[in-house]
Parts: sequence; C-alpha cells; structure tokens
Amino acid sequence: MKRSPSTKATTDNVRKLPKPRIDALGERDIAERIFAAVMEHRLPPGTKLAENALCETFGASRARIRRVLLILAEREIVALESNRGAFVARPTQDDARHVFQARCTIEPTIVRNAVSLISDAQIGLLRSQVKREIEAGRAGNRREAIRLSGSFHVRLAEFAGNPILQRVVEDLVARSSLIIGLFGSRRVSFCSEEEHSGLIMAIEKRNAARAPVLMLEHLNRIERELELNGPVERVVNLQEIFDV
Amino acid sequence: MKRSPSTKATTDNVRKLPKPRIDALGERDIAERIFAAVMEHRLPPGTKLAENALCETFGASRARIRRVLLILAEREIVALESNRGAFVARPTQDDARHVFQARCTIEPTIVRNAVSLISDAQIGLLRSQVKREIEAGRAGNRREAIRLSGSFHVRLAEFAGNPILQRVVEDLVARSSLIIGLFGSRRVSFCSEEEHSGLIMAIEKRNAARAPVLMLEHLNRIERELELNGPVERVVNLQEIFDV
DNA sequence: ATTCTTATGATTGTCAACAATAAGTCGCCC
DNA sequence: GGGCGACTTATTGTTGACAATCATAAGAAT
Repeated sequence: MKRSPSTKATTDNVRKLPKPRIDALGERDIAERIFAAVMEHRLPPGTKLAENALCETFGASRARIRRVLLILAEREIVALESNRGAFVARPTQDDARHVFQARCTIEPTIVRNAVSLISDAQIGLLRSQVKREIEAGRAGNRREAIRLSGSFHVRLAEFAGNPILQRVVEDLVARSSLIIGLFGSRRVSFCSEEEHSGLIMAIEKRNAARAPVLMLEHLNRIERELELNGPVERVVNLQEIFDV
Repeated sequence: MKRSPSTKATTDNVRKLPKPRIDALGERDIAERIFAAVMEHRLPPGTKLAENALCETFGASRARIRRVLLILAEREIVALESNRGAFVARPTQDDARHVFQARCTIEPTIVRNAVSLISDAQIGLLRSQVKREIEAGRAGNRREAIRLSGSFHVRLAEFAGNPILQRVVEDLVARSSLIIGLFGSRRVSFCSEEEHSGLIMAIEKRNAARAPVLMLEHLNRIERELELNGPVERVVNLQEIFDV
C-alpha cells in the first residue's frame, strides 16, 4: 500500500521508532481499571458487567471488551456464565479459606525477602502510604482506606523482588477484597492500620524473624474476623424441606 | 430446574439439565492441549503458533483460537507479540530464578499440607505414577518421563486441598518445563525419580517436618543443575563491540 | 387469581469479510 | 557483486452483521 509510491529518495520514511501506541486504551489498561474498581468495593460481587455498558464506558469495541473480560475471568475476578454474561466474582466461603491459606503461604515469605531487599526509600513510600491509609480511615473515607490497605500488600510484594509472586499476590488481594465485601462484618474495622505500621517497623529494623510472623498474624486476624460461618445461603431444596 | 418427579403434566419440557455441551472443543480444552504439549517439550520455547495452523489442527474458528492464545498468554505460557503473532514463551534467566524462588516458597508448604490431608489411595496413585516415571526414564522415553515428573508436583498440589495454590503450581511447573528446555544441561538427568520416591516415603510416614525439607532440596537441586550462567545470549550492541 | 405458555426484546456467541502490518522476494542502482 | 529500496504475499488485527440464547412481560386456560 505504501501511501506514496513516489516517496522520492527517502525523505520521510522515518521508522516509527518503538510504537505509536497513541491508540485507545489497551485491554490491559481497561482490565486494570476494572480490577481497581473491584479492589475499591466500587463493583460489588455479583454485579453484572454487560458488554455494551462497558463499551460505552471505555469507548472500546465489543471485541476488545470481550478480551478484557476473558483476562479478568482468567484471574478469577469475574465469572463468565455461558450465554448469560460476565459478573463480578462471588467467592464462596471455601474460596475465602483457600485464598487466605494461599496468602498465609506466600506473604510471610514475601515479607522475609523484602526485609533483606527493600531500600530505605521504599520503606518511606510504604510509610507514607500507611499514613494516608490511617488518615482516610479517620476521615471515614472507607473507599480510599480499603484501596490503600490492599495496595500495601501489593507494594510489599513488589519490593520483595519477585514479579511472579507479586502477580499472585495482586490477584489474591483483589479476591480478598471481594471476600471482605461478602463476609466482612460491618462492625469490625478491617483496615488494621496499626498492624501495617508494626510490619513496617519490623521491616525497618531488618528483623527477618519477626516481620513474617507479624504478617501471618495480620492475615489470620483478618480471616478470623470474617463471618465464614454466617448465613450460609445454602441452596435449599424445597422438596426436601417440605417433605414432599 | 427442579427435576421434580411430578412433571408428568408437561411431557417433554425437560430442561436440558446442565448443558448439551456436545459442541466442538471448548477453548479451555484446546488451551489444555497446548499446555500439555509445552509441558512435554513437544513445543519448544520460541515456537511460532500461527493462528491458521492451530485452526486446522483443532478444527476451530480463528476467533476461538485467538481466545485460547489470550488465555495462554495470561498464564505466560505463550508470548503475544503485536502484529507478529503468538510464540511459545522463552523465559529469561531472571524468569527462571523467579520461577524457582516461587516454587520454593509454595511447594514446601504444599507438601506439609498434603502430609496431613492425603489419603492412602492418593499416596498409591503417586507411587504408581513415580513408578511409571522411573520406567519411562529407564526405557529412554524422555517425553513421558518429563510429563510424569511435572505431573507429580501438580498431583501433590491437588492432594494438598487448595485449588488456588494448585493452579499456581500448575503454571509454575509448565514454565519450569520451558526453563529446563532452555537451560537444562543435557548430560544431567532432571528426572530425579529417587527424590520423588523419597518424598513419597516421607509423606507416607506423615513426617511433616522432613517432607517439606525434601521438597526444598529437590527444587534447589533442579535449579542448581540449570545452566543459568551459560551462554548469556545477551543482546549485543555491534557499535559497541566494534568500537565505532 | 395463579400458573403455564407464548411472544418480544435484549444480550451474548459466532462467523466471515476487510484493513493493517510484517515478512519475504525480486529488481535496481551504485 | 552487494546493498538498498519497492513490490508481493502471508499473517494478524478489527469491524460489523447475523444467529443463538436468555430474560421479561403479556396472555390464556384452569
């Protein structure tokens, strides 16, 4: 095609260096946006994610939205139901237990690695983030507090220097957010800012023995405060109940 | 819905219970096939996965193949290059280190969980699998040996009772297979059947202290035998080399 | 009035043609 | 003869229309 066969010598055949990439949101960006919305409890579990609505929202074609949904489904943030559409995932109580067991497996090790790798600047960054988290909590800005609380764990994973584990933690944190939305008792504060502060202190002291323990206790406390024995919402069998 | 026995009134409105699902391979199935081929070293790293070729191979439309590739890309088994196509992933040496670090983080815990959860029947299953692994190794059936060697770890994760961690291990094992294909020295046998046998023995004795240690040593040995300092295949800068 | 049936609308799933880009081939000029 | 540039081909990316399926609402019969 070469729009201009007569490009005489080669005046303007400037190799578009890396990539124009000025085009609309890539699917990764859109997925990230939805991901963030889930983390911040702006998209409650079970919310229907209609394709057309997403198309308008992000100004993207349906095909692209479709790919985004597939990516999110692969991360188990949304559930695809055949011929019915995409919904924000609704983790079960078993899912919740598994998620927290996985976090208890991975995150203490992450903290231990972070203790030996993290820089002072990075510690400062964590500190300021926790500070904002506390402020948001005090100000009643629940959404921001939740966001920062999750972000703390992701950042920590980032500073532990293993992108693979970081990615796993990201997904687990997002699912935790869904779980807290579903099974979190309202009266209890999940934004345990003091625990995050304690963790930072242990990390700052390069205490490789204490920091992982604190993380484990932190995760256990969160899980313990979930109402995983609450209204089971079992699928009742009416026939059975009425003894037909 | 309710397959109530009293639906005699409506003769044939039998709700197609779960789903006909007799249709062609779902994308999950195709992804699983490719996944298996990667694990068995039948698709070496860097192999181009052309869409048309896959269409013919699996008798699927291009759109479906495209989704399959996206799924595999999300699991980092294939790499999508813009406007160039899909290729079997080529992990770097850093990737290799991260993958094995991640495995060392997760799999010892998995073994510890398996020790307390696994049933005798499941132990028998592991045993027979390792037996076949050894036989395949003796018979020079390298492909089958590799497949069973990876499958051992996945199965163990399955018996540890946490689907989330199982899924993570699946992906890590598949990537390990790519890594071994790239950095594995030929002279060394990676199919360390004795170590697998030793692990099973520790599990059988419900030795929750020893089994995780064995797993850790196992993983460390594999990583140590990789040639991660080998031909670095760095991106050479010709200008620099020739001192222009 | 309730329930089952039927029709309608909206949404998802699929496919095929079209456009855009990259790779390979050939020819030309130095 | 070698390097450079343009053309051809093959492959990927995208769009749009069509088919299939499900949800909703209205209607008819008991």
